[in-house]
Amino acid sequence: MSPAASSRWCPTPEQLMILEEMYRSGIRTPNASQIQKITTHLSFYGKIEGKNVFYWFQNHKARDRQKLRRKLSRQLQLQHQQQQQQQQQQQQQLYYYQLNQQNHQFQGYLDYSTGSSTLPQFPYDISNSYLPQGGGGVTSTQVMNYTWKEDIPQRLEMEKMYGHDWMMMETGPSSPPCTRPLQTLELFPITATNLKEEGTTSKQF
Amino acid sequence: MSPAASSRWCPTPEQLMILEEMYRSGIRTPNASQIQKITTHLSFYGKIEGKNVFYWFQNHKARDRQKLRRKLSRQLQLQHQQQQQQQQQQQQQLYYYQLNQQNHQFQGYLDYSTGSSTLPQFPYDISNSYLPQGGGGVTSTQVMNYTWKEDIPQRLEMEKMYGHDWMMMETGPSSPPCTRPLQTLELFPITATNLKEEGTTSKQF
DNA sequence: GCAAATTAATGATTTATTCAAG
DNA sequence: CTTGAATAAATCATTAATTTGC
Repeated sequence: MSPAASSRWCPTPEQLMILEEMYRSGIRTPNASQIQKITTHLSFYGKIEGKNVFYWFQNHKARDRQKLRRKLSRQLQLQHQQQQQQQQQQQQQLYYYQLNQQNHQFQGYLDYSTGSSTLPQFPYDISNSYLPQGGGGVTSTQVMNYTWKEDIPQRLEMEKMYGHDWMMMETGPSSPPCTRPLQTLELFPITATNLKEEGTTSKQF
Repeated sequence: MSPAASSRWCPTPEQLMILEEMYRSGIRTPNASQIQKITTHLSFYGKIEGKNVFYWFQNHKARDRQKLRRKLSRQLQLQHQQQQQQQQQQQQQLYYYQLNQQNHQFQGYLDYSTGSSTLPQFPYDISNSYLPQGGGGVTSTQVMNYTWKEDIPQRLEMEKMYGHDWMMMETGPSSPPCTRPLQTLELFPITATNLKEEGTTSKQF
């Protein structure tokens, strides 16, 4: 019995370490050239092929995202529940806001925004059929909707909507508001620098 | 133009992810209280205001519906067409089409493999490194087909999947299938219990 | 202790989306 | 509108951990 060639690649500890270090350093989807280099390098520690490297990054990235998503999900679930409770307690208050908004439109809600009240008034039209200064009571239902009805929705629909692919990027620790870094880090001189978890899209389940 | 304050909010990846996660978890029209909390939370990842959150949910919900509608529409139309065509004896054509479609995936590999079979997915791009923030002329396809002569990866059978030309780096080393060489490991006392992912800090080949 | 049985991880494939050219 | 490239998500399949009864 020869070693009964295993049907799949089995990374050695060294290989694994290096791959993880690379991942940590920001590499997510290495291109062919990168894969080649990585493979060459890793082959020193044991048998390995390019596809192994490719798959490894694919899987690792995916499962990383998965993990993150689950975490967020749990977090949200908690938050949701808490909010539900709070809302039940705040029902009266919300009702007040609703009334208030009928007259002052979004004011009540606006004031809530991050405290950055510096903003002048922005054109708030709820559901685009609603003029800011109109103030007509016509929209009572909409305001109401917005205010307190229709919360705690169930997860019934199939929603998907990709953001954009800010996923091939390796975000630095503090991603500036509107940039997509997209930097391809160097390969071998791994200058280990931590980086933030990559953002990802969320998709249907 | 330093910060050049963008005239409109531009969500960071993290923000987007969280928002989508919330949406996915069922939130559709958050009320004022919810918006406030969300905004506060998201402001950790970048500048954001309540109205951004509000609009985001509005837009997202709308576009979601839109998309769903379109998809349903298409599907229904297709079904309709298929039914009609079936009834109209144009069966052959359709059948052919469908077969073709299916074969496309299988045969595709074969045919393309006139020296280069396309495996399900591999990055064929061989771009050295991307123009980091090139902005302008976007990577006009630096795809350079990676050619690996290879056979159809038949499930179950083809275990070996020989050299994808990721590199023909057979690397020669005749390392046993799944044993871990473990040669001269400097820092870590890797015992039988192979250390798994996480651990492993400070490495330097 | 130690295997069979069970479960968790993870390598490898396949399927579905998304985006951008044509 | 269609199509192809790229790749994320879902899934399959095998290996490693672990549990369990002896």
